[in-house]
Amino acid sequence: MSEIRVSLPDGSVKTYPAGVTARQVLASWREDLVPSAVAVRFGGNALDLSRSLHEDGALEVIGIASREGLGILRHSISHVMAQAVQDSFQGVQVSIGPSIEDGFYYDFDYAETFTPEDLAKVEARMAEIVRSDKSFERREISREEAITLFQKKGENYKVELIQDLPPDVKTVSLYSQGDYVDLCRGPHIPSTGMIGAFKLLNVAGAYWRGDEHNKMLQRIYGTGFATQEELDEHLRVLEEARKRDHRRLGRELDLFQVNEEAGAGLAIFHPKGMLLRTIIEDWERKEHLKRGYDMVMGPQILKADLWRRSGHFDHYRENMYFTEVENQLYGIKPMNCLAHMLIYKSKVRSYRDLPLRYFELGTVHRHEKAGVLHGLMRVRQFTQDDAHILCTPEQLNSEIRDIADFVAYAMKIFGFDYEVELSTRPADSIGSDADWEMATNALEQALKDNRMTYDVNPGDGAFYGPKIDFKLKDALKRKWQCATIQCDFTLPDRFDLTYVGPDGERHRPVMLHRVILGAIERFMGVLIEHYAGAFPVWLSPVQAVIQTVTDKQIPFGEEVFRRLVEADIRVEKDFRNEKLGYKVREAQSQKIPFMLVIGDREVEGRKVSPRQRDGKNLGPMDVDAFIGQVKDLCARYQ
RNA sequence: GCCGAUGUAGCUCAGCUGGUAGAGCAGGCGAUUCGUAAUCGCCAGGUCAGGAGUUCGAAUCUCCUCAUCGGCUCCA
Repeated sequence: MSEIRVSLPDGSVKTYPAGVTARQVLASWREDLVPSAVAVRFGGNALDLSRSLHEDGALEVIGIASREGLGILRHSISHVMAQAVQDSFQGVQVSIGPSIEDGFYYDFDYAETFTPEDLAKVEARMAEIVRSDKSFERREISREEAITLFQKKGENYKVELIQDLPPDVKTVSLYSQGDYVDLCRGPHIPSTGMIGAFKLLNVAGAYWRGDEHNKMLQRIYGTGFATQEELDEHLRVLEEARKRDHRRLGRELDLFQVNEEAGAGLAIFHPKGMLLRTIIEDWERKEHLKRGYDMVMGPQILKADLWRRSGHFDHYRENMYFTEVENQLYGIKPMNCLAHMLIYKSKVRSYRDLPLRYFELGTVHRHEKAGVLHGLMRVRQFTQDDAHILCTPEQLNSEIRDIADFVAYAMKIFGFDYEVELSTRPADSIGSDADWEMATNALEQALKDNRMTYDVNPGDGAFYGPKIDFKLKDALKRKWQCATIQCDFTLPDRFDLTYVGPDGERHRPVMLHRVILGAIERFMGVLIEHYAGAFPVWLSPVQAVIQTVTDKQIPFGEEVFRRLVEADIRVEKDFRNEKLGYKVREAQSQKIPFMLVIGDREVEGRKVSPRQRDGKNLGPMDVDAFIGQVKDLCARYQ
């Protein structure tokens, strides 16, 4: 009988008879790890504990607490859910059911609609399956057998999946728990009893294979954990996210509204929201001027011919609004680049003029599909902190690097982490292969020169060029697309932009489109959720509120108010005839950074006693001392 | 755009199988002058998203439109 050599995580190497199961190996090494092991990694592949090993290799344990182990657990729960759904309802076809970031889903084809009550029923059946502790059994059968099997079961989606496998795949694996069988690559947890806690969350539509031309299936989302405590914690985070929802805070803090009567996807900024926005925009203008950008502004509508010339008419028309003026078709701008092209073309440019950096807080309109609109995050009118940089090919690298630095600085100022992605040529695009390659290389090289880590997103570029996307991460670890740098060799060509080089000849400049915060609306939405409405002092629409204890202190309150206003502090007064506790509570729920309580003691000493948003009382101090503190807190941002 | 759910006072929500709309908070008025997360009383407030239909009668049933929510597809 042949033997195999297995190296274990502690570095030791042991010999086993060929065909030994992963569980046996694990048990012989660390018996105590077996109960919490969901699978192993052997020779680079994740395998079930029940799998037999036939060759030498290194074995790692995949514990239920690890990220990978949790994914396997959730994938197994999705199988249990599929079984429960088929046990509970007649005529349901299954399709696919993977684990995802925070849980799992399974897509079903079913004539009826699943209701929340149905989910409760499914959960109950799932609990039974978990209690019965059925083991997951794996077996391999030929592709033909599998097709016959699933055809017999009426599982047309599974049949399609198998038929679409590459021709060299001869066998497929099946997993069963009890009498339920599913096509699956695996691995799975040893048995259903290992499922500690799960919950089905919601039902949603999803196209078969993610293609909008295909049938819409019903997707049931759920999540699961090794323990109930972890599930509870996860549900608590979901609740926290709900409380931070910018749509809710936008109303509670009186920042903005989206009004049905005005139109879907159109944000209306209230005074405090507009103040916040203005603070952000002022910061932008200052930072751009500092970095050698010129502020410009283009019109809201431009003739359709210009959009034809730029390629937008052919590639972006369904997202654009048009209007007719005196028999002329005009396109409402969905991007800001066109006017910037015309500014460049307004005179002959020398290589000495380059780079030219045109910056515009440009308001654009895009006809987004009704179903994608979402508070401030996805709207139909928004303002980008947009710039177009025209430079020589030689300057491209340093321009991209400067922008990446600018983004890094902005993210630090606003308190975000971020990830970087490089997106390459999409199917529907314009321009030559050579240009695309050059542009993609330029972006990639700059990322490397700046020593930034990044992922590649194939086919995700804009129609006119590749791009670098910066995905910002908020306090709840959710990612948002904000900054982007897009390389464009096409538009300068289409508009015949030139500059005179040192050789006296005309040359074609290259262009970068870029945004730093992206859309101001979305960025504000992200900011609101990131800070849960409790903005840092420099961003707070109201930085301090003055609260009198009784009417007696109003005259001094007015004096303090005047002094703060003169010192450019954004201050409100609350001199209402209410108890102090009431005023404090209200200011607290408005998340105002400082409350200045004024009672007899303060009037007497001509002082203020600031109470911070976190409840900490700073004790009595002179008004100037308080002004100084606020100024210090804002200093690095102004 | 697609699938599903939802739409009642400024906000959060009650309103059973069709029988003339209710609470808390917010708002107004009055009382209270009070020290760090809710003082008390009174008052006002709704074409039940909009439209059409069924019915003696519709917030409630049906259809259409709009909007919102959860996803999918798309995206700053």
